[in-house]
Amino acid sequence: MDDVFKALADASRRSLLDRLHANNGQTLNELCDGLAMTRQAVTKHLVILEAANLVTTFRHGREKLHYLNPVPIHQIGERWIKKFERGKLTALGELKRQLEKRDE
Amino acid sequence: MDDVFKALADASRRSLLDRLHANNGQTLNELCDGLAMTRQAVTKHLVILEAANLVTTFRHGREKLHYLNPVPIHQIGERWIKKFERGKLTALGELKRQLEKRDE
DNA sequence: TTGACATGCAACCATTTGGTTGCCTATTAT
DNA sequence: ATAATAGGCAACCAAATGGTTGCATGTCAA
Repeated sequence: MDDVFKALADASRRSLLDRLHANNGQTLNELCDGLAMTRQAVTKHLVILEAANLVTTFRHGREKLHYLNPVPIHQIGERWIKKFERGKLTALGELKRQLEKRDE
Repeated sequence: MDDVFKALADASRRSLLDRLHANNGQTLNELCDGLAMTRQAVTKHLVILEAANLVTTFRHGREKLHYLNPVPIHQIGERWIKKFERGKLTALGELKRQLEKRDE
């Protein structure tokens, strides 16, 4: 889980996921296209995305095709984000009330 | 948005959010309690969480109370995670088919 | 078979990050 | 008034991060 959060922390990596979302199954060079980064930099990002299981690759001859794996993102939504949506927590208006309570 | 992702990338910070989720409105020292970290380290994390608007603070005398703000997390769920859930993308079984298509 | 193309590997670099220690300031309780 | 308590500030440090360049390898096409 930590891997996924770490992988998502970088804007370049999120943009790579976006690109795959728009057009799944691209090669390294296709993914590099138009980016202000070396191919090697992109490779490093993809390695991290693969390690976090956010991207799966298939070798096809001399090409490496990259596919988005939405499962980990979905899991973060389910296991983590939902937790903070439930409960609604303290509405801002209620905070003041809690503050006053501290004086009693 | 990047601030939020960056803030969530660290496990210590996520655990601070967890603690606030379990018990909202804690002071710095309360939050430090039981953690294998200096108070100053915790302060730094809280600064980052505040900057990302994930935590709001209120001064109450010499105490600083920390409150969780679930809005940015909710936004990530809405604006980002949902995007990757929709579309279902390519099921693994379909990938092979795409691979073959490359040969045509 | 030989050159071009797609990718891999490794060393190196600057900056950011997560943490520390030491000291200072403000508020509260005795 | 004074000591204890809650927190803030700043310098410093090691390790991780995001990037580079240079070269090597595997695969395809002419």
